[in-house]
Amino acid sequence: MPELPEVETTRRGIEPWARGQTITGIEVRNPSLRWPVEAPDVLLGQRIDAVNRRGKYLLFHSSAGHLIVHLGMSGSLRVVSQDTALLKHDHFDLRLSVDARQGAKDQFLRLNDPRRFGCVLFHAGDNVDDHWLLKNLGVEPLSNDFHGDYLFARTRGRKVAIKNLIMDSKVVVGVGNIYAAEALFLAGIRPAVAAQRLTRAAAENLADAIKRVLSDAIRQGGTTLRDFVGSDGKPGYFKQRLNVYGRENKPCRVCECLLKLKTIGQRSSVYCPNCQTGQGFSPVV
DNA sequence: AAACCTCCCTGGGGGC
DNA sequence: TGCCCCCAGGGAGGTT
Repeated sequence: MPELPEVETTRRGIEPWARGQTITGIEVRNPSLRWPVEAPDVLLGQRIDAVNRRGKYLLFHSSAGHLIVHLGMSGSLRVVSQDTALLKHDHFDLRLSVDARQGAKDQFLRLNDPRRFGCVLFHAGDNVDDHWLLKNLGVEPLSNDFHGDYLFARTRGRKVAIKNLIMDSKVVVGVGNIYAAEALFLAGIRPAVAAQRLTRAAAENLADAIKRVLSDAIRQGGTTLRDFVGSDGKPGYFKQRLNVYGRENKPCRVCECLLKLKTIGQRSSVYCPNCQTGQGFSPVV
């Protein structure tokens, strides 16, 4: 389930290798992802200048345009060689070469996505942020634009559950179901509480918790970077120590009372009824 | 505008 | 053991 930390870990694994390489081939084995795959021939011969991330979108920049890749919920990218056997659900390849280097073998950036919720789209304009998928996105959670004051302001007048609000990509990008639940636990806030009921202090705690849980996960992801390049296995997504997600009816790691499960906005949400009082006091974990 | 619902897809797990 | 059903997930797009 790639959330922002997994996408960033993927980016860091691929970027140093892909930057400066030339696209020498495009293979679309299954064009029916979330939207029909867009990978026009104008990309052939183009050099990849950089690999960036916006929310959960990976952006491959070239002077001819930008390739926008989303991993959906089951997607992964890996770097393989010519003779690497195809796996089921290997839908898309970008063939890359360090052309001039003697004896260099072409390699492939290969997208695997069993559930096909991901996408590969192309943006021809100069500024990829103008793309319809990106232009309305909210702030990056790990940037200086995201802080308690910003979150507090965005919660004013909003009756929606705070968990839904922090998962709203128009407010802040990259916070999925797992990290939303974990951040609310760290901040001591009940997931179903109306966003507008948060105090400024609670919003401060929550913004800090979101930054903490995401950056901790990225830090752990760093240990598996080697798995993204030169491996024919799946990227080894790190195992986060989860406090609440998937732990309903198990004892809270802080107070040992049983964690509760509640469906909020069609998403399962686990919380500790004792630690998460809605007041925003942080349990020490 | 905000809130709420539906849909896309497949693999994995639980129940029988 | 095998089958069926249900669930998980991001996020666009529709409806209220």
